[in-house]
Amino acid sequence: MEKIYIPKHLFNPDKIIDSGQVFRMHYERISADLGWYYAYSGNHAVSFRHIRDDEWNFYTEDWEFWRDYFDLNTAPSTYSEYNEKIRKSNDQFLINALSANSGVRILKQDLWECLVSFIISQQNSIRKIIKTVNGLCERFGTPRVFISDSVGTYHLYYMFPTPEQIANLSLSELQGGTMLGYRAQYILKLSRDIENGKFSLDRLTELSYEEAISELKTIYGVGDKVANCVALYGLHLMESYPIDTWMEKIITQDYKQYKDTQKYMEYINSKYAGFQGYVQQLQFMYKRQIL
DNA sequence: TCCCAGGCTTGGT
DNA sequence: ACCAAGCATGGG
Repeated sequence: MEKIYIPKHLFNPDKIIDSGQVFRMHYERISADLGWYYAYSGNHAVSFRHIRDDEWNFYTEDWEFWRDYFDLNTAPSTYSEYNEKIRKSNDQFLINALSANSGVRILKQDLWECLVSFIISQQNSIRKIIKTVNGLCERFGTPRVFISDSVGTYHLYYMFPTPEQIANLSLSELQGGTMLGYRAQYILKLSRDIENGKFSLDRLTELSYEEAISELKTIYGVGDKVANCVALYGLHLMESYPIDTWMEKIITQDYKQYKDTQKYMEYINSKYAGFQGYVQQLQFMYKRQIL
């Protein structure tokens, strides 16, 4: 068991679950004030719960992974500084977005799972993305157990299918009953390219933001939006700023003064340099909340 | 029945 | 360089 101490305004799992950046994390409520959080990423699993005030208990075999996953190696003061800059920004939409969503953090997910998940996310709804990603794990991933509490309970989960496990399927096997639709061919080709060495996931982790985006966009089925999501949630390149349909609505409805996307991005990149991804995350969540 | 969903590829100007 | 059509599939 691992104990950490961090206030809810700097770490709020409920907000993270609602953030749209993750599709295999959920809360299991037991009673009014008792419940467990579960999260899975790649072949890793964790359960954790809020004890009191700032205290949290985590159960996992891979604490190193999960501490990094929840961005807990980043000093708490870092998010405090982001929030302070936002509150002093004169950007009322963003300030409102922050007060509605304090405690959300930018995760560092398993890169392979993140890449496949956001290929699935295109032209799709978050509810269906969650069903599809979890369905892929149950159908093609390897089952495993981990000890999920202090009395040694074994908890079953499915690891995310590896590139090898997917590469060995036919297109119809991968497409059948998975709700992947036309995205199945993207995922199959990528799995096979990784298996035969034509594409390297490891190399991605050594690249700058610009290099990572252009490398990701060489993947069949990955464009600017998915590349930015993977750069942000898989590579933790905080200058990433994914623009999807919600962000387009924000730009035209809530930031009209910037006329076009390019002028708007100049504003974002200059005012929030180094944490654009966090700003985007808050805006994205808030726009969906006020609908 | 029509429209949309954390878009991308393709083929036309 | 820009633009529209087509794309699988489930849900409103």
